[in-house]
Amino acid sequence: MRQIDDNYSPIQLEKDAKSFWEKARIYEKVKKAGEAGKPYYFVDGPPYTTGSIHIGTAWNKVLKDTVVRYRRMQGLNVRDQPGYDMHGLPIEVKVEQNLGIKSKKEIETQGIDKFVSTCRDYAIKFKSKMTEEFKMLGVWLDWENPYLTVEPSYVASVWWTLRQAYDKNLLSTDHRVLPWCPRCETALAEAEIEYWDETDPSIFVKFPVEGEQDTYFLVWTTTPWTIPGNLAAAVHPDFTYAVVAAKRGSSEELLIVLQEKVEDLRKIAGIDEIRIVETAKGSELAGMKYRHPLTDLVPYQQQAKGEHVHSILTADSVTTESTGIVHIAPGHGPEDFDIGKKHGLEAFSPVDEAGNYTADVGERYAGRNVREANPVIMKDLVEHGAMFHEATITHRYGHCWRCKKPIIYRITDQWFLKVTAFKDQIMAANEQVKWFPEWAGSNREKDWIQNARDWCISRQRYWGTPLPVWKCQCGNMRLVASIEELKTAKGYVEGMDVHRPWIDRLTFECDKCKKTMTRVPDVLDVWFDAGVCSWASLAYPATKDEFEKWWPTEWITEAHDQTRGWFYSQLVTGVLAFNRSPYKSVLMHGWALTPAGEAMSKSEGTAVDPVGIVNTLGADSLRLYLLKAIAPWDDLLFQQEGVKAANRTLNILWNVYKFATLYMSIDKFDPAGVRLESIKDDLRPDDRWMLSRVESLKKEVSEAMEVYELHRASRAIEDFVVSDLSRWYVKLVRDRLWKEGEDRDKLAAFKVLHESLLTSITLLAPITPHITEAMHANLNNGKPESVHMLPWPASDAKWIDAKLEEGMGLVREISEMVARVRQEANINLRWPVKRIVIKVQTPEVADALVNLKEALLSQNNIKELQFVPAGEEWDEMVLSVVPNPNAIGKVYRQWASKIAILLKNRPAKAIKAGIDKGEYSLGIEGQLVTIMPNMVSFSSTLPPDVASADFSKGTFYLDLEQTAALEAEGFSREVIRRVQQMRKDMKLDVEEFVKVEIQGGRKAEDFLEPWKDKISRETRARQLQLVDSPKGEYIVEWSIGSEPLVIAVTSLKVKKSLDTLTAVPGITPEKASKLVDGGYASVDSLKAASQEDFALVEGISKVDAKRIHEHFHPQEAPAPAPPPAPSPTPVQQAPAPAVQETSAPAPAQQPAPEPAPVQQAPAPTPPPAAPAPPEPVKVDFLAELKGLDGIDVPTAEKIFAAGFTTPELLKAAHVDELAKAAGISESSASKAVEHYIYEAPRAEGKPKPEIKPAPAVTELERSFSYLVEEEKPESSYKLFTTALEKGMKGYCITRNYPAKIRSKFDLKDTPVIWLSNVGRENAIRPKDLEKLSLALEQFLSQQGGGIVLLDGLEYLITNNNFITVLRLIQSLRDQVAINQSILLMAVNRSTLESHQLNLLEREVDYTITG
RNA sequence: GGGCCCAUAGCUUAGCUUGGUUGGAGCACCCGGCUGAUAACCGGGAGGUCACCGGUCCGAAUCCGGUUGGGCCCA
Repeated sequence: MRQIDDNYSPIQLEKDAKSFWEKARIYEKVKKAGEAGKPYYFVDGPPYTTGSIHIGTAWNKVLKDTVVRYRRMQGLNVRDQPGYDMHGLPIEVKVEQNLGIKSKKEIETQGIDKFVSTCRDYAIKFKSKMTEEFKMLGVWLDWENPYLTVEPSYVASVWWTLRQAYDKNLLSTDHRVLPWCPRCETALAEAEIEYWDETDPSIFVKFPVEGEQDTYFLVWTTTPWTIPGNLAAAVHPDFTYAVVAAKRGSSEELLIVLQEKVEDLRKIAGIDEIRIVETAKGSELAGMKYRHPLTDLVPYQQQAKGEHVHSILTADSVTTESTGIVHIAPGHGPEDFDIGKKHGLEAFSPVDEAGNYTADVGERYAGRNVREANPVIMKDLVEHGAMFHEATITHRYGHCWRCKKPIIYRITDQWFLKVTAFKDQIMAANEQVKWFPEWAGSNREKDWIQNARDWCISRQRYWGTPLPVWKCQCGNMRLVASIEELKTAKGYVEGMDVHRPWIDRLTFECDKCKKTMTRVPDVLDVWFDAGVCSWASLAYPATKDEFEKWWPTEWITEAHDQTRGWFYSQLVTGVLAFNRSPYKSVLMHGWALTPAGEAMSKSEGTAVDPVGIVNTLGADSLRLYLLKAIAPWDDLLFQQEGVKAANRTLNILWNVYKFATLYMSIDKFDPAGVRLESIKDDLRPDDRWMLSRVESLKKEVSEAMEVYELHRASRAIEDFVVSDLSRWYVKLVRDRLWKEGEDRDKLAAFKVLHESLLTSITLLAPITPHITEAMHANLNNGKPESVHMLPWPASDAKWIDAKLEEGMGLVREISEMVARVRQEANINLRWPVKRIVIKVQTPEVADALVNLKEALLSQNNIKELQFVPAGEEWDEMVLSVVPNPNAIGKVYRQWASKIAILLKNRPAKAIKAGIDKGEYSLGIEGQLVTIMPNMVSFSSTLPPDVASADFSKGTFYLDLEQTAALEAEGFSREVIRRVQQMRKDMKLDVEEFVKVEIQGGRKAEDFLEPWKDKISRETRARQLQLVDSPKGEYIVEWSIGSEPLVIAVTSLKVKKSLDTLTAVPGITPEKASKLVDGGYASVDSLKAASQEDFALVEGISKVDAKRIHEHFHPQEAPAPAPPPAPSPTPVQQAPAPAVQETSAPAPAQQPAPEPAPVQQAPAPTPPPAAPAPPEPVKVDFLAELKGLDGIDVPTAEKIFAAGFTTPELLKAAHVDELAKAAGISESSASKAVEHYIYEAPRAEGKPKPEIKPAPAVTELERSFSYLVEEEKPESSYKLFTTALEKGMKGYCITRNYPAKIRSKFDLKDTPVIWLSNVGRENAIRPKDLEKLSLALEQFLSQQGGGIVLLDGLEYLITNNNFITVLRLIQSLRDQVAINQSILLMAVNRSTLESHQLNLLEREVDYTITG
């Protein structure tokens, strides 16, 4: 197992994982391995190929991918073909936009072939683009073989299905009123209509009652353009209508309306006086006649004949809305059509495809667009005295879901699937489907099916599956059901495109009259295409084997809008063709909405680009977030913050892994070589607890996955990793792993740790496929080749121990409270505490805790554990007697006060013992007095130095008394910590040995003496001395409490030698250490020594010695060349002090950065701008502040109250000033300012600089600033050293240990400033930006300028805040420009927010990507 | 207007099936701590009218009815 040094950097990791999959053909292998399993048919709901993917699409595919991967791990043979819906209006509309085409006519004049070809190209282009994007998400579907709805085999399956309908007499042509898009000039299915608010006229029209004077039916409509088509009016038979006399000014008229609306009428129309003359039931009005108000303008209205023309009809569908009298235009509404049909009214529909009136309507309106004719008709109504009242209304109105234009209803001939004829079968089929969640099927889908109407499947368009129908003049019809059949057509050319317009040219000879049959030009609704995908993708019926093997689909998942879409179209076509649902189970998922809960919209800029997220935080983080954030069936309010949180979780997992591999690799732990069974007896309770958790987790996750509750599954894993593994188990085992030498106890910990990690990554593999792959490769030594080849783990109940889990829960609960008590008492965890006494509620609690005693004590640094049995009090509680003077006084009068004093001085315990028996006797002045229970009471208090707290199953007492021994131990731990800190500052390898010298006061020496061994062991100090003046490579003055302490640490540099030695077979780390101690501390000395020399070292056998020698002197190898001269790196070599106290340059004429382009030219007199009232603006800004991300309401109010009342003021604010003035934290202040700098980019500011690829810049130009974006600062150092070689003076600021950097990049005498909190000469504290900027200023102002490399921006940002650092960079950049110098800044993209990166990029002249 | 779903801290959410001590987390905020997993992590604090109204019940975030608001689907 390899030791992992890298931090979790998802971008690189995921790139590597993907290239591994590709190179090793992992996907193919995993699939192949599954072939033996039971078939599991998954089918992908095909997305339209109309653009890039959005978060919703990403979520959809991640759900699919996760489940598919899970099923594979279960050993199923999963068919995972993705699909694309490439036909249809969605694409036609896009292509029309691209080509600038506005109407069908233009398409036809430019050529259908050209249009269709463009559609195809467009669809293919986006198919490829979307595929790439899905791959970036780590989605494993069979991308090489997607099903495409445009392919001939697919088209043939569609035709075959249609043929089934035809043969079953479920396909018909009909003359009906349908939703119609006047822009696209086609009929629309119900599923293709979107509703949203539209403002329309709302008019009340007077229909004069035949044979009466000034009497009218009052009819209400929002579509004036349908009035010319009016043929009747309808009332509800049961409603009560009123004839009212309405007086406006001097005129009075009689109106017939719904009685309950009379009052409303008065209000809306400004009627002066209104009274009800009489009332009547709707049914009584039936049969009354009226005169059409526009008879003279619409000739048809004069000719219209029929019993019910222009008469009052009754209909139950009439509502109490408005006047309760509905105008009926049978040609303009489906319900009107039905009513008209019932009453023998003609469906007069004088509107053409483009939504213009035809000549039938009469000269007045012919040729006008119907919606645009509204005002004309309204005017005519007014002029005809027929307009009672006009207003506008905002109501939900249908729109074409592709071009977004309002729909109209008109009558046309269309092809229908007679869904209503087999609705019962569809309902029955739906009942066989298992829906997740259950109500999606039993309520939603069911409801939709119940309301379903016949499905109009024909479209008058171009890019779609052609309707395979040929017709003859004689009425004969032919429905082609396969490509084979099509081949018999006249004009068929082998391999021809079966789309329009080519297919239009094919003809058949009529088998009845021998004339030529020609194709009906319509294409099919795309929903029909998608509906048949489960067999069309199997090329059924052209080939049958595949179908028999797979069909029907086991599981599908799509969003809830597919209730009317794909869920439905599949059900209908499935029942049509096979009389069953094509899918067995469905997961209905939600929609991704904006954080405000609105639908994401690209045009409004509220859509989130998943690719951008993948590129900054990684696909795994996005996937984990999408799955864990919410139950799949709820809507997701997408928050980028959530993705970051997921990223943090993965980082924790990675850190546990890093931690584990560190020790496992040192000890060469081989997980495969240790079976759990074989170390069973070495397991501590801690380990058994962890194993129990592992098995419980497997169970929990499997159960959740099985019912597609992916949120529960992922949350359970996350909780396990973060809470159980990272926060607890790792803490428990840390000391065991740190121990040197072989040890079964350590082995047990390794095994359990490994098992926990392994389980985590196995369960996570379907969710986060990349990070788990990377970890698997190392943890399992690449066996099997990929984590995705592992079987799904079964839970082994024998390891589950609920009691133990409960007990550990208590330990953790108590530990938390101990931490709290320590905090209150100001005793940190390094200082041991004498004992804890736990009073338990039940004996079981004590049993549970005593088993976990070690964990409890070690985790809390407590020396001893004691219990107080259930039901008893702790006997060390200090009991005190409280005399009751009243009761005593009554009996003993003058002695009362004396008795009280005596009682207080006696041992309270003895008194209590007596009282408990009934009484207590006391001698006073030779008399014996008896104290009765009513004379005293007792109280118990905590002994000194004891704190207590209650936990859920009892109370504990923490004895905080310090003794010299405890203090010494605490002190030693403080020293250990400091040495460790120094080792880390020096970037020493964990295995490296050191020499430590310490100087402290008398007390320190006394304290440390007994702990020397422990300190040496913990810090890997081969020598540890208490001296007067410590010397060494790295010296730091510390103080512990009030004790000053100087520590010097020197690296012994034997790591290399150790590594070399342990590479020799048979040489354990222990033996290697012995050799090093025996003088072989360098590789050179190893090479120089003989076999015999080695054998002299204690603990080294002759065999070992031989092996070592052979290792360095392979027999057949020629004498090794003399080793290159060892380069003794002068480590402590202090660079020239960065800050010189002399010759500071005169700061007097510092040129102002970026001279402000203020024009003082004689400007034309400004237009007299009306001064805006300031108040509302301010208030708006406060509201805006409150709405900012990361700013809570009180903070916003504080900022505002502090006087930052405009965006400009805030933008210009200094973060620290703002923080101080407003009394808020710096990070809040930074966020506020950041927002405004970012949100309001200076209009006059520089455009975003050019981004150059890495190797292109070899020559840096003076006076320029560069930002180098790379994961590790390598290119930047390369650029830096190149400049140095050319003789430039350099100045390097880094977060890394300077000596390391200096030798790694061979920086010679270039000053290296260390960003560190260690107080050293050439170090600058990361918070001390002033010192940093001063140092840089001095360097830059030197003669000739130079090059500055700033490596550690992220560190500066985390220690200060972004805006402050940005301002520093701005000033640096300006100075660089003035002083002919160069500024290089290295930054790791993934550590910054994208807008922060933008801001940085904006400040520099060039951005280089490394 | 109808069907379905949703409403819990500033934000995202758990708990609701089966009513029961003090409604849990995460983020953000404030204070503190830890330090060989560490640009990580931990503890504490503050923050809740469980949308609203009514009902059932000894007891309601939870069950029932209604209202309001949001999402999806329809009319």
